Amino acid sequence: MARTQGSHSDITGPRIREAALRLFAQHGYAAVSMRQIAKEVGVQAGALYNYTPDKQSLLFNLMAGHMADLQTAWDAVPQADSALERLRGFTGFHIRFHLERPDAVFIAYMELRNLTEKNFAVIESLRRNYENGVEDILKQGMEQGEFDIPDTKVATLAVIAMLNGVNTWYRSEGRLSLDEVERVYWSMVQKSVST
Amino acid sequence: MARTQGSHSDITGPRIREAALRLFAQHGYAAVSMRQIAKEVGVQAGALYNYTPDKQSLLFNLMAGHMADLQTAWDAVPQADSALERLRGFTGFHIRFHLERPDAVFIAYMELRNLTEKNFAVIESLRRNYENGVEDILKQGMEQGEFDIPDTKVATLAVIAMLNGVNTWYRSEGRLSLDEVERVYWSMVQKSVST
DNA sequence: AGAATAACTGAACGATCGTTCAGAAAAAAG
DNA sequence: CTTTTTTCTGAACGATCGTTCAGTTATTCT
Repeated sequence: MARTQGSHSDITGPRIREAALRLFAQHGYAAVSMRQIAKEVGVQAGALYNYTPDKQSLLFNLMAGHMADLQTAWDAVPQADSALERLRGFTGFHIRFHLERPDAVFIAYMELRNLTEKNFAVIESLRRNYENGVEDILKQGMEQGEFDIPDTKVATLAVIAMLNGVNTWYRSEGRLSLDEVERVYWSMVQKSVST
Repeated sequence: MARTQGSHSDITGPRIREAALRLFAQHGYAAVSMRQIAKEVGVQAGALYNYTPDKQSLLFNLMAGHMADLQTAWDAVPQADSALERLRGFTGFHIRFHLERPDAVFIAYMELRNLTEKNFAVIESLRRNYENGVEDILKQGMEQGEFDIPDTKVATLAVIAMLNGVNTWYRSEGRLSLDEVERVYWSMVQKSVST
């Protein structure tokens, strides 16, 4: 056999990326074989190489795509004037964005060590860029006297780490609604930087 | 050749665990082969099976040992009367304990998905136990009116996630001393639960 | 209609994987 | 010293890995 009925790169391409994303998140990059991904898509392993030059590029593109989506989405959020309101906006955005794509988030944090040196540097740069946006809010809050933060660099990472934690436990069928989760975290974030 | 000069299980055993810990943390469980671990120890792959029934047990014992060490160490910390002081004690303990064993911490968080179902349940139970100790402090603080926390379950996870973040950036040669790191995090933790 | 292209199969490549085991050498016990 | 036990080697097992490629079929183009 060869080309199959209804096959098309516009369909197979995305399906490969979706399958790889899910499998990488579930079992880890190193533990997932190209044959497993192919099986999920309903294709032979060799067919994957019409869509990616190799397994490493598949991982990198998933991670780079996620980081780009994150930055683009955050850039599109209208910014309030006060640092406090901007931080509140960030808290809600970050929680919701991350809860909507748990697999991509998981990969972006867990598979860094499976990137080549060059690819790692690219992803790290994208991450730092995002973090700098948060630190700018904290700096603004310090300048305007709205916040009291001993170290804005550490506080940036602390706030992000705290919010990222939501992905480890939140379940949509769980005790708390998304609005409640957001409210609880905002209460803690807001106080942690308050004067 | 066969048994080598100076070989002894009291020496080889720990060296295998140390090598496995470092390699698992660096490259991930699935990406590390038994032959790599053996090479690090200076032994053939077959020799590892005098010390572990299989690769999975090697991982599990590293994780279970780490969680047991964590609980034991925390249990040994003298507890103050007030919830605020107990929380301060926890913050310092948790930061220092985690910074002293970055590899074990990394593995305990990243390799959960590579555990068998049964082993996973054991590790999760140990983790929950530790988290419950923290939540007890927050509950006590609420009862005594020292804290104002919308949800002690979420707050527990938020505080721990925030503190865990220190492992991703702290370097002993870096800008901040251990005492300064502890002070910065305590400032944020303390305020995040304050009334 | 036929020609060109896009998409995929199926087999194969050498490499590496976790694990087992008979046998050999060093250390400990007698 | 001799015997027993501990520790490790070196080879081998079948399985699976990422990747390549000639050939085949479906789709698109002319």
